[in-house]
Amino acid sequence: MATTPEPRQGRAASLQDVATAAGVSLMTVSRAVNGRPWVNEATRAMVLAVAKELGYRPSRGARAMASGHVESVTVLTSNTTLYGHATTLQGIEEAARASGFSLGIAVLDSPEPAAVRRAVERIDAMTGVIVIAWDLASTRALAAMPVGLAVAAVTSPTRARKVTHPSVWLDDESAAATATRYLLDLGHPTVHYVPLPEARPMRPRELGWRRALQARGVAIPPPEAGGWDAHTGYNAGVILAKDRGVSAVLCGNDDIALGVLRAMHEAGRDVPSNVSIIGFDDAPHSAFLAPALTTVRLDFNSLGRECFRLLQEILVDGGLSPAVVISKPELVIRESTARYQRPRRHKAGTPASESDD
Amino acid sequence: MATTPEPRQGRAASLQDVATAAGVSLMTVSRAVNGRPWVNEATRAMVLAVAKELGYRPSRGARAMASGHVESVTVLTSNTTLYGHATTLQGIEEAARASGFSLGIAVLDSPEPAAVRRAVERIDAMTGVIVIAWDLASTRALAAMPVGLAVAAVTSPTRARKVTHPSVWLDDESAAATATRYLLDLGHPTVHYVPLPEARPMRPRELGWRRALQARGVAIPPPEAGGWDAHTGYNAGVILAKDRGVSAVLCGNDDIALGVLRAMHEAGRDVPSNVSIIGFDDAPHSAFLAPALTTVRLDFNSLGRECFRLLQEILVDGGLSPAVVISKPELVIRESTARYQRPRRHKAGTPASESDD
DNA sequence: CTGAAAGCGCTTACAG
DNA sequence: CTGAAAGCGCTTACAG
Repeated sequence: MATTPEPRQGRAASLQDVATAAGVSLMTVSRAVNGRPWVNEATRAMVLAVAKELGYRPSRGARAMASGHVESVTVLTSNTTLYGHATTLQGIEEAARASGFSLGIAVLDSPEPAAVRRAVERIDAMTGVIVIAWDLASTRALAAMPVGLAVAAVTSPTRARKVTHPSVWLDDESAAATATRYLLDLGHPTVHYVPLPEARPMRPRELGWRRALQARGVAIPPPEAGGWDAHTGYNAGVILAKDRGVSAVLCGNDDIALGVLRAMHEAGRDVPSNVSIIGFDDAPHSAFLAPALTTVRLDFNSLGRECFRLLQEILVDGGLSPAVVISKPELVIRESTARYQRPRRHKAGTPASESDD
Repeated sequence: MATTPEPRQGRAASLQDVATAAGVSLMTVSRAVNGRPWVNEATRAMVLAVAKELGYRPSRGARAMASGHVESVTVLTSNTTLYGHATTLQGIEEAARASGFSLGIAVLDSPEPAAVRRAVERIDAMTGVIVIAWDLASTRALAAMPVGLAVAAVTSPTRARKVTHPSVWLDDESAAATATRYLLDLGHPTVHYVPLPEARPMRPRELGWRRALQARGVAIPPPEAGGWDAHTGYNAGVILAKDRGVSAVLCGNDDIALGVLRAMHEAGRDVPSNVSIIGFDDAPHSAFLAPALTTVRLDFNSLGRECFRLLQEILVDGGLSPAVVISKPELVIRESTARYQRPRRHKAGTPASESDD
């Protein structure tokens, strides 16, 4: 191995390469590029120039290994594109970048125990991890996280569930209750619900809905089959649209609400004069729908940021404080909800008012 | 430092820890955990058991450093949540995972040269990189990538631009032309356009639109101010809605189209009977809008996957083949487009047909 | 202000 | 089938 000043073929210049090219020791280069004190300014400038010329870039892996400090987060999640997931990820990314951390993503493709185990095993030893535990696969992954690894979680609250790791969550249980009560106060006899495919033991939105109905002594309709996307919502909507008794629908998220909206539209059931619909999330498109969607605004970005803070604390204190942060959702009232009106009596001038069931 | 069999506090077990605990050499453990041949099966089983008990997890950084093989991609992008970006990222992630690569994300927060330089400098030395170069910041980042780093790009085609790195792209120029022609064939006198905020030298969608109009000898209206989101589209839509001469609008993406749709709705201009609208992307919600959006379907997931393949080739061949892949978009006709009708003559039975300009 | 030594967790040859 | 040696790129002490 020749230690010529020329950068070696195919491999980036190392600290040593810069050192020999600059005619100083490796240590001086290290201090110079890291902005440490006790380096002659002239030397520093010279070293930096050489480093630049050689295209030197530090190896974060080597640095982490040598120093023992982890400056990297990896996010373990089942999905990266759904609104809530993507926005939480974005919040984590912003906070991580601000702290000089690098960001890794590991996605879980199956809730199957062996698959979850494999995914967990693939996580690097030298990184902090945040798991977005909103479904079965990720909940299992969280439970399978080995001790000794710094981990924080974005989860869902459920009184029954024990908090095993420092966690953040949105209080969607009370948000669902608020939304349900809002619909009830509008005079609707009851509120139907189309759920998310959450992990069995943790369906806070469904719980909030159920409790609000219970508290008012109102009949609780069986939830339709749920999912994450508009398609699921559409399928549920087609069923709900056939039932003239359905006047208000709470949806597990805005995508589901969009599908329900479409199904109602196709069935000639006007929203909001015939049926009121509330979503969950306040996704970017919701305000632009016609009718604009009434929904529960959730601050996923802050959720992600807070979770990163938690992780960072673990990394410095050694994780002694299993703290927990709760963020408050907010009901955004737009055009998809209205006061209850008896079936068969349509408002004059309402478009698309012909029924077809 | 005591080398007791107990895992050290705060630090994950290393190969060495497992070795001493198992009473074998480090090398045997290495071979065992990596599934290499030439290890006694009984020994292997024993070592694996100890490794599991100690919660051993390999350090990818150390492995990469020692072997010289990079098994990590980092994606450099300006955004992670917009549909096209998120889906491309998803494609990269899937391909990377299938190949055993870990995935890192680095986001560019500003097109300002110093900020771009800083972002590029932060990229690890031991990783392949994919840059999603769809805007100014990322285009600059691509240009600033130091030699010696393995990089592939997701870009836009422009005949004028030189391909500096192995790249993949979607042929949105011809797709835009196809969409424009479709509208013209429907009898529309011309087609208006609301662009994306692409980097100046590379606006293939706008180019395709412009050329299709030119080829038919049709007047080219000045494009409205563009952006990435529904808000931008809404603002443009408000202006377009006031002009009775606007009968067809091509939008830079589906979010913009959604905003235009909403603006038309508020202005009482019915889509598609008064104005036809075409989007770009076929985002998940577009099929569920009312009217369902006619749009150009783009396969971002495959785009991401292909780009990863390219990167992988560079990593093995040393990047000798600056290959290029083109994926074909497809026009999906739904409900937001219709045959041209003279203004002031509204179709009977059309809802929301009152004008208000 | 500068540098030689040891070590982070692993792998690639090279010996047994 | 198993192991001792050297080295990947860096940092933390510790000496000059």
